[in-house]
Amino acid sequence: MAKKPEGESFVTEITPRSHDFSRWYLDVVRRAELADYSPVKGCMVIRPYGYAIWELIQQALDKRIKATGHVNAYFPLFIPEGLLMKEAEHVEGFAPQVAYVTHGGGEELEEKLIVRPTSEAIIGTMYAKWIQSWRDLPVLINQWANVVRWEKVTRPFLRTTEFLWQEGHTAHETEAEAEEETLKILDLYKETVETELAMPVIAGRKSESEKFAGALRTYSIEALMGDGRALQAGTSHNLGQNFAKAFDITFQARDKSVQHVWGTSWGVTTRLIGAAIMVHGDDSGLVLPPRVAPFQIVIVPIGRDNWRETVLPRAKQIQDTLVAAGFRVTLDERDERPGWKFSEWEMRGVPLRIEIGPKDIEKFQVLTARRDTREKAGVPMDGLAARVREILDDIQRNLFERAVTFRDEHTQRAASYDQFKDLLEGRPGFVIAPWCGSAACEAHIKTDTQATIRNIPMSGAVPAGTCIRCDSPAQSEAWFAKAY
RNA sequence: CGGGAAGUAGCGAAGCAUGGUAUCGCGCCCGGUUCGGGACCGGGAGAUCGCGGGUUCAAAUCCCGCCUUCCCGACCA
Repeated sequence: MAKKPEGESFVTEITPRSHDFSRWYLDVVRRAELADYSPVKGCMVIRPYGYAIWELIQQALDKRIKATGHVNAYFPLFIPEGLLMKEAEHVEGFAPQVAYVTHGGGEELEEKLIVRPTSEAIIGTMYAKWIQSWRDLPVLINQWANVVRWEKVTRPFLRTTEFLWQEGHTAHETEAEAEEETLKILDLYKETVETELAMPVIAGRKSESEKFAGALRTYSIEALMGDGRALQAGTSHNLGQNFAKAFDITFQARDKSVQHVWGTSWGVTTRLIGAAIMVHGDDSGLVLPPRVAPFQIVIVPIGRDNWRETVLPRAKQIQDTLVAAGFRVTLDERDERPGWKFSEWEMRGVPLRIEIGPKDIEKFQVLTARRDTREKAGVPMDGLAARVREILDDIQRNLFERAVTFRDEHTQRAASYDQFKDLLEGRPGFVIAPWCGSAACEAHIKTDTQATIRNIPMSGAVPAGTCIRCDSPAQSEAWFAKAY
């Protein structure tokens, strides 16, 4: 086997990113065994390796959600059709995407059930029963669940008919508290996604036309994918009193008056897995940030004929040491050649590979190979765990910084509409521009460029000058991009 | 949901025009030689040709319907 040039992919089963990003993404999902198609349109199977990533995201997020005073509960999958109908804007937004259950037990149902596309309706109904007094507030409940939205175009993880998520639903005494909660969660999402998934996001407010059906305001975090398109990575909604009024969620206030609660809802989904693939992955496949990698380390024993006797015991010893130190480690003792294993685990995105062979045993060391930089280095057995900790931390940091650099290099400001259109036509990425706040301009821009307002930065600063498209004074800056 | 393409073994493909019961590469299983970047030799298993109907003595091949996937557009986490 001739040596291939440095950096060239050994993986032939994956379409190069530059050749066809979309194809590349699908290849990675399938080859890394993250997910597979099911017989039902738009419904994927999340395979063990992909699900392990989700579990790590879940754990990281769940810990934070609980640390901020929220508790988990579970509400039903089925919702009587009538309940969804109660909030006018909400129905209008979700009706086209709702799946119905019309029969049960061999008989047609009196009232059709919907399969939840989101749980505001059922949770609001329950909150109306549970909340009586200001002393009952706030209610801070989260649930981990599946939801179903009948999508026309589906892609694994990014948009599927059924998906997994967490949805928080809270009820508060005052508008200010609800807003504070909405923003607190937005910040929590940003911190979690940036820390755990090493994925930089911009936090901001959604425009009226992009906000959640039935919300007062929607905030989002938006990430930039490797092909320069934006992806909404999480949303947090201030529901105002809209759902409280629709579902009659009232409480007796401190001043004895009866008032409607102020609500919020917020969620992130399995889409985050797709985002991580598209932010960090390369032509060799998946690149996982150590904090969400099912295996942070793969140990590959190297050896001649009798490696099982000579090298394997040492490899197992190393595995034990690293597992004891708290790492997620797999030892690949399959009867394959080392080079084959290298490619295999690179494709699956394992952050750090440890090679151990006769030469290393002699020198009382191991050879490490980083997935992110492909850098190889000998590391002495003494203090191995500590060194591995450093390397993994450095990979996590490097992936984040690399993504920030990419994001910044693909974020530009437009001074004129011509330049704006030009920027969106040429290099993909974010374009920041002043906006008058009108839905008409927003729609017009979308028609012209296919780009949408991803969100409006939190600072709330009003830029000088006029809207990028019309002559009205700018009301805010907006981040535009073509989005998934 | 419109426009286009595709579905044959785990993966990638050939066969289809001109109907006669399926071929190749990789992978998989067994044995052996190998092993520091996707090894080699020998033997072997594996396919209701996406699903359902139709035409025919005979259908992967022709006809009709449906399902799924991919790409491009309109809607969405």
